[in-house]
Amino acid sequence: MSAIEAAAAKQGPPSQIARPSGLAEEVYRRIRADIMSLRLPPDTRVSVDSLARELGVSQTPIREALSMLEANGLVSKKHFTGYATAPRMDRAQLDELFEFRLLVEPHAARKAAEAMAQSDMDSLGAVSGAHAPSHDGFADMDTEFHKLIAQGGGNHLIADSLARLHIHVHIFRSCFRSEIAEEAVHEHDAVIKAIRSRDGAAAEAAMRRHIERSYGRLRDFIRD
Amino acid sequence: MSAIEAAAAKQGPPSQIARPSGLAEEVYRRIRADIMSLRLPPDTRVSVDSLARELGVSQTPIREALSMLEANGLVSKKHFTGYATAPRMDRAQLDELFEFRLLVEPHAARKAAEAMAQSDMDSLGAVSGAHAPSHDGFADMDTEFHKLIAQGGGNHLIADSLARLHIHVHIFRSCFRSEIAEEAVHEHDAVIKAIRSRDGAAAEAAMRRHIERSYGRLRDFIRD
DNA sequence: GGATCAAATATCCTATAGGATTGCCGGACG
DNA sequence: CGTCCGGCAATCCTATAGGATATTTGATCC
Repeated sequence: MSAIEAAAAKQGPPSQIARPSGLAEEVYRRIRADIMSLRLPPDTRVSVDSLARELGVSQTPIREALSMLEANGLVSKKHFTGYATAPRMDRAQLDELFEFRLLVEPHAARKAAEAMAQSDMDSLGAVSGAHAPSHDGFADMDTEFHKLIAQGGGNHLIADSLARLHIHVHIFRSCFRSEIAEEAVHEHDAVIKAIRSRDGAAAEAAMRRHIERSYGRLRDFIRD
Repeated sequence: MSAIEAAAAKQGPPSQIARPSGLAEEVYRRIRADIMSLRLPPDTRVSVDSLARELGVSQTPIREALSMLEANGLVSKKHFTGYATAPRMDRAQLDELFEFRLLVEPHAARKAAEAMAQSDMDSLGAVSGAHAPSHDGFADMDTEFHKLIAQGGGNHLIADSLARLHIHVHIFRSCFRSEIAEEAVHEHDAVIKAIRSRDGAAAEAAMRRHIERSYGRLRDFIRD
């Protein structure tokens, strides 16, 4: 028995340890994480050579990862000039993003209240805690909260769309080192409570109010 | 004839890529068109080598194009096995797709009725004509119809999401060589009429009914 | 001092060769 | 007859070299 098999057998389902999903995927996640942590700030040029040297891999997986990031709107490519991280959202983009969220996410919350699996329901209770000391801690909790609800609706398209947009919200919020909003935690709890009691209408309303409030908090940072 | 065209002609058939302005983008559109025209049917393996030889370009732009297609859900990659076009939608995916459209597209129609530019309004009248003899002609008209309305709402995120999903609808419909639905043209006209008279509520209702009917027509082809 | 043009640099884009890994096919063995 | 095992083919992944282009820099001229 190889070491990998032993580790997999020890951890149970081997779907997480044995991940031969390809090097490009790994590079993709790494660069995406660097963008989300502002290690690569918005509107910053990223060169294929530098990344290849820094990550110790060839140029090919770097190119594939950057192409996927481009398709997801996190970087842009200019011919014969190179890649650059997407510029920070302006007012118009923020408006569009929240119009979309306000349209989709309350619906997802309603469906989650009606059809969410019990296991996800338990996980949802785990992110309800008020223990979110650091900024990154709150951000991760917020990401998990919205991801669970989006997935709870059972529609992969909705979940993927919201996850893709949430990355941009995360970057925007990190740019301004936004204070941890105590209100947001309470709004989250209201949504969770409605979902746990299987009240679709209440969940939809609570989620709508949460997004509207969140929009108001973020909009203050921009004056374009 | 330019030097580039001469070199291309010397190397093989004229179906090659000759424009040196973003080769990966060009390859991306070519492969996407091949998928939409069923020249590459669903669940078909596509190899980097074959495409490189067929299009007369190197492997690198092929890889970039396939990575973008993978990010858009049109192909999938298995490690050390190769790329393959996405399998045909099953019942569950069709349900999810139309749930999403039903959620987003009527809203887009309402906003289009309220805010669409006059130039796009004129273009919208152009696709209203009953002259859609061929199957491809109707498909193009349908694509243009939904694209104009999605863009008319003024929200790029909504427009992009709907465009991405519409590709899958197009593939699904092409798979079954669906007859041209006379009803669809009438439903389109109803939406257009509501938008031209700037009646947001009527446009939203007409679009909702159109999508529901369209869903019913497509659902008949699947019995999983 | 400001503007213009040309050379230099950095980067991307392409092409080709070679190593590594997976899935498949045919034959041997129980 | 079923199962296991080893070679074969296909494919991906990496590395390197060379051509093409945009950006920058510096010198020159007005």
